[in-house]
Amino acid sequence: MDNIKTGAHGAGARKTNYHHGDLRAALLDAAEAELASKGIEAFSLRGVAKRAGVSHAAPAHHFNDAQGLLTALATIGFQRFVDTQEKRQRSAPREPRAQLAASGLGYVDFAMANPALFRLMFSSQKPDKKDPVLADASAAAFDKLVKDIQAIAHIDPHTDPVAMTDVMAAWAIVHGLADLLIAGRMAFLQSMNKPDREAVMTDIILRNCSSGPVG
Amino acid sequence: MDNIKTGAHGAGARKTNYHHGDLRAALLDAAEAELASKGIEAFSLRGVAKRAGVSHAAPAHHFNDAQGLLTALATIGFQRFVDTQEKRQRSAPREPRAQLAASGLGYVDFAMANPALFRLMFSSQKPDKKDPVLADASAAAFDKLVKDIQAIAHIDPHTDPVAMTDVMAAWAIVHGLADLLIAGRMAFLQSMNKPDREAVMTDIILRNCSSGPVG
DNA sequence: TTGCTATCCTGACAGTGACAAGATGACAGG
DNA sequence: CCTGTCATCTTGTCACTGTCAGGATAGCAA
Repeated sequence: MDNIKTGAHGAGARKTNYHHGDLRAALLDAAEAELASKGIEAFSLRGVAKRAGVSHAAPAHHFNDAQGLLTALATIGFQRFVDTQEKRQRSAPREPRAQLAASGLGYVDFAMANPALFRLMFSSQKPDKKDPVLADASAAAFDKLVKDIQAIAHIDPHTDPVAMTDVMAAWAIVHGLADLLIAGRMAFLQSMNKPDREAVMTDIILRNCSSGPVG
Repeated sequence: MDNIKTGAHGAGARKTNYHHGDLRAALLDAAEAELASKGIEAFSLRGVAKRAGVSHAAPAHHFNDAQGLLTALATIGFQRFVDTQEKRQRSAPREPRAQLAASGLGYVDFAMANPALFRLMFSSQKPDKKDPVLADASAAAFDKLVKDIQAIAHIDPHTDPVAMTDVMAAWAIVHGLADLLIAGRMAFLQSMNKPDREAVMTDIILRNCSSGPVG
């Protein structure tokens, strides 16, 4: 394991059908494509194998079963999830509240760009949440939110219930927005253009911070 | 259709295997039980038929296919969903903000009591959202939220963007809380006893109303 | 009694995930 | 160069799924 050659698989690496070269990474890519096109409820392990141009039983040698594959995919999802938020934050004012808003907009960005993957990460029972690698990745995403709030409240939410309540509120807001948007249930927001929508969402996110030096 | 004898099916109504008497309602009950025990991702139409003590092809005569059954079940879910919220509101102070909070707590109550059904209603692609009966039921649930906000803002959110923003915020908050709670991702809230948890959630819900006569 | 029809069953089909067993090729030791 | 070893991948099979076709049953009206 851990032989993920960082996406450099594919053309040039294999000559025959056997010993693909980097089938594990290819399967993860194929699984993501399968997830994006079929949705999580019509996801098929055999479809993934077909996408990777490999027999239906090949994935079992790299991931034990479908749960193993989806657990690995969810792990990658959480890493990219945090990346999307941080990328948003880098192009935002270096001010705690603006940073929190940017993180929240990144949260929604990720969900809208990868709705099925988002559902796999947050709403599905298929990934093994007790898998240590996945648990670490999702915990890292949560820790990031905690730190964003801490930067505003100047108190560690882990020790201050009021600050932790802010964390819960901020999380619930952005998660609710994301989940309802990808469900197509927020016509009011979806009918707006992106800048307006983000302005409204920023407003909604920031009204939730009860503590800290409110401007 | 429409021959739902309001749950009075079962013992006493049938004598042979044929002409169950109220198989449609029995199948809906069985489907809900199947959903609650297996979860939405392991839901099986044949399992529903087995629960109802009927052949695997019997459901097709009352609901065309699995989507038909799940659409009907989601419709019932939305009706009970609104009922749960209104029940909460009846035992709450007759004051707009308290009523909104009660509605939100009912929202979360329903999700925690029927997690798989909640997911079917909000996160699943299986029900046919274009089905007019289901669309009406889910629209009624949304209208209820709109009216709860209208009672606070004294403005119709349909004509006032600021009030509609309050609707989006309130919805996102309670939906995010509900979804994250049934996903088991809010350890902070789940570790609390029910009164404390509801106090925190009430606080979170009510800090979102920007408009109206704030006390 | 004779149809008629809604209701329910049996049987079959392709598709699914998981498992067993065989085929292939890379690679190390002689 | 040859041989054995082993991870990798394939083929074949199983039980299970949803859907469809066709047959069986019973209520009911004429």
